[in-house]
Amino acid sequence: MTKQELPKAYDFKSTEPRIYEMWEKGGYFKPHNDPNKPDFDPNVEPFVLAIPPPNVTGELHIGHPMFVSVEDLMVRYHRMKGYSTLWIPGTDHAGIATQLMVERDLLRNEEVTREELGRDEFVKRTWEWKHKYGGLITNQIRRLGASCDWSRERFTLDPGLSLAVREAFVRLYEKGLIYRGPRLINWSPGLKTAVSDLEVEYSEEEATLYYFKYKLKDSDEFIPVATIRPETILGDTAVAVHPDDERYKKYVGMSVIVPMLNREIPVIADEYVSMEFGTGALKITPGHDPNDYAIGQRHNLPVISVLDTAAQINENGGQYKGQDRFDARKNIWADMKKAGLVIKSEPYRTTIPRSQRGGEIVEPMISTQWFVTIEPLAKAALDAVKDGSIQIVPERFEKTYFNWLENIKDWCISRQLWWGHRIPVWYCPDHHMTVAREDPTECATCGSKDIHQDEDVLDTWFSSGLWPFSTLGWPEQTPDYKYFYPTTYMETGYDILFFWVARMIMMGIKFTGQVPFHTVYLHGLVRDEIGRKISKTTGNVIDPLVLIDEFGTDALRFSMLVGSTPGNDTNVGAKKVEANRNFANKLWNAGRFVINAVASLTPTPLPAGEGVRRTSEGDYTLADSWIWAKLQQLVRDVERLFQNFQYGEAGRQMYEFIWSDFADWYLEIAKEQLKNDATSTRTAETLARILDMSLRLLHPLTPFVTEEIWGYLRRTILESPISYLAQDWPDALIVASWPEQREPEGWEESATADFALIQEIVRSIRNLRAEKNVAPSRRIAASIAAGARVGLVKEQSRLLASLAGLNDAELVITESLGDKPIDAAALVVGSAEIYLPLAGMVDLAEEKTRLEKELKEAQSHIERLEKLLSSDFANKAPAALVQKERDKLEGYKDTAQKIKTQLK
RNA sequence: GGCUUCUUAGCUCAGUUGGUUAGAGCAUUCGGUUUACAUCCGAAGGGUCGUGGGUUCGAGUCCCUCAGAAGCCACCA
Repeated sequence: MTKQELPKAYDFKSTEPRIYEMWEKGGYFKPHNDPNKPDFDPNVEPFVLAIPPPNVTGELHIGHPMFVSVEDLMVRYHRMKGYSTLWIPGTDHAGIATQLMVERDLLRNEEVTREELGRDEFVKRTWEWKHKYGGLITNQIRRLGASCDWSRERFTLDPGLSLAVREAFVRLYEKGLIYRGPRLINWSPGLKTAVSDLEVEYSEEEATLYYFKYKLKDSDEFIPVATIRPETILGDTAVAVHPDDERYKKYVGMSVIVPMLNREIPVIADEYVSMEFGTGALKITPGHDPNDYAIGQRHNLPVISVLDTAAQINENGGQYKGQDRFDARKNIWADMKKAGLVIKSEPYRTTIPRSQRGGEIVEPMISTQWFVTIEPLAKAALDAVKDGSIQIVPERFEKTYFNWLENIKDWCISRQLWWGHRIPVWYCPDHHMTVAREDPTECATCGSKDIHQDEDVLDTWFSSGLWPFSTLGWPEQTPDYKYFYPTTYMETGYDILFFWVARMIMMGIKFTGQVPFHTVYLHGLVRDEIGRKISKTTGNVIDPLVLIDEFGTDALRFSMLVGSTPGNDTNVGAKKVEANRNFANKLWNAGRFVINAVASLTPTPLPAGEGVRRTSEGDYTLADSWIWAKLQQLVRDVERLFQNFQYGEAGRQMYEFIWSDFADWYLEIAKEQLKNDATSTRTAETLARILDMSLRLLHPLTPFVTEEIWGYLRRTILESPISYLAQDWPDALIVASWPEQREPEGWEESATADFALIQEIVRSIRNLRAEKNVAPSRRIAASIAAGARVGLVKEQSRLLASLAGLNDAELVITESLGDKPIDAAALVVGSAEIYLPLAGMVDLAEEKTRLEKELKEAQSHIERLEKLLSSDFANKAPAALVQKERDKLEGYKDTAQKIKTQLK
């Protein structure tokens, strides 16, 4: 290994694909304990994660790096800890999204609609599309470094998963938890399908409120009514007023005439109507409004649908038949105006229901659909979180989850689409239903051979709800299912807590009798650099591939993790990713330095020498002990933070350790120590060990660069005099063992404290040099009176000299100083006095001012601490803490004293 | 209307068993070609932690009030 082989800047472009291929080919993504193999050990604990399956036709967007970063971290961490780790990948057929995409494509390229193609041909074309583009997203997931077991990849329309869907449907049907019937549902006229409540989004918009007259039969009197949708007048079957409303009480039981259609409908009384709002009278359209539907049920009102599936007026709309809903609205209003039925219209702000997918206005309509009776399932799902079987992180989402499940309504699961799992129900001419696990050939009731399958497909989320177990082979009791189920974590965005997570929990409990996972970790959404929601209309779409090309996958992943907390949105922009690219490069170069140091080692004995300390580990310098202590602390902190899902904070601490402690301080010191025969071997060894451990800690966050450096490090060590270090390391970092935390030992604390003093002295000398404009290259003389720490400072004199730019020969270290040097700048660091004889550069007046300022500062601390120590703090706070403050006070008193003498 | 989150340096954000003088990146100022790294190094300036109260020896951190921003859920025509 020579230095020339490693480029100065980390070349992520060529490294990432090569490393990924090495991992995948090496079989590292597979669980090491496979239940399908003869040497399987059922006692090894598995760690299992099912990927939130991306849309099969989708392309990478900024949400993908988010979940991959978090999940791959979880997976790599547990793999390194020795769990038999499985991350199941796969894709979702994404009914509406995919069908729309293919439809658009067909229209653009072949100018045919799906209706023209016919169902079978269209489904065939969609499969072709899937085969052509389905690999795109999974390859992009690979680029993100995801260490999933691709040999277990699944697709929601796979035979196995389709079988699971059918089994689930049939079981629910058999238990009476699935029913079919006409209900008021949300209809998307553009997509021509029903959608569930969750798929409707409400936006506040400017609309018009129309006031008009509902004339009483055979009278000139009228009841004023207001509506936002005049076209629904055609479907009115009553006018409702509050039973106590003095204005309208007298009309209850009488009839009014529907404008334009001249139908006769009753005036009814219902408590639902608010007397204060609008005109106090409400038109009732049970066919096109959920509240009206409920009122209609109470009063046995007929239900009239006036819209067809394209939201055009149907035959119930008289002369308006065939008109689009919005045209009909205008026309009816114009006609009513002519007829003298109009009172007024005014602008009105209200919430409009729109389709989550198409964005068009959704119409409540009566339609025959399939539903899941959700309440019993919801109850069990509620209990699972309440009794702690499932933990949600962050915890606050439990409240949201409870709130949703406690108010849940039956789930409309049928969709009038072609791409998806077709409902496994067959009808004969006598309308008998046959619900079967296998395609029947005859009606189960009457034996008729003339049967046809339900045209509808299931909501995509129905199959997604089975994902954690359908991917493992359920309903078969496969070895995978038995060993890997239930899964360990479910990691996804909080935006699909209801859509997906809640449904997985409900269905998991229902079908497997177990919770599908023990922990739900919800990440936040990715926003742009200044915190705006990412959207095409805002034009702030971030293409992750562009960021990866420019800064590398590791940089992007690190950006997703650091600076964010569970459940909170994260801002990501090029600036942040660039900064983290710099970090990867920093790590790379620190790695180069260490590798080079190890490669340059020649076998030498380890003589004791100046600056060498004795510890239980052998002969190490203060700096060696210090960086080792820092690393031990980092290992403990990272472990604690990972256990608490605080990945961002863990990453930040690693960054700080690598950059500030390891690179800025230890590497600079190592340069000196490597020159010294007495310390060179131990230094190289320490460098190697610290780097190794750092790479292990960092690997779950930035897998590529750490794997690359580690490979070089390992090979270099094995060829060096310190080859014993890497003797039991595996072939690849991805399967290296996770650093074990050790109990803190006494030497750690003393090394940390001692080194902190050296750092402070160095910093204050550097500071003064900068202030006095002393050329960085100029080595200056110094006298240090170190008081009680004289032993330490003397021991570290060479270190001090090299770090602070002092001239070794002119560095005098004593316990105390008899005479204050003349013409010298003075510094006080704790109990140490430092004099820098900067002839000609020292302005006495300036010096005085500076020292006075420092004295004042020290005195304010003394004042603060004395106050603190004379308060209840001394009695009530932990003794160790009080002692710490006392020591500090003594330190400041000492400092103040020293400054005072200098000022004389 | 119900629930939730956020408000910390010029900007974007960390700061989770309450405990030194509250941190980072970017930006700014000064100085540096110290052969790991200019994707860098050294130094500096910059914060009454939204407001008001409470608990506590001690609060950015826990509780309450108010103000502003955002989100989710449910919505009166």
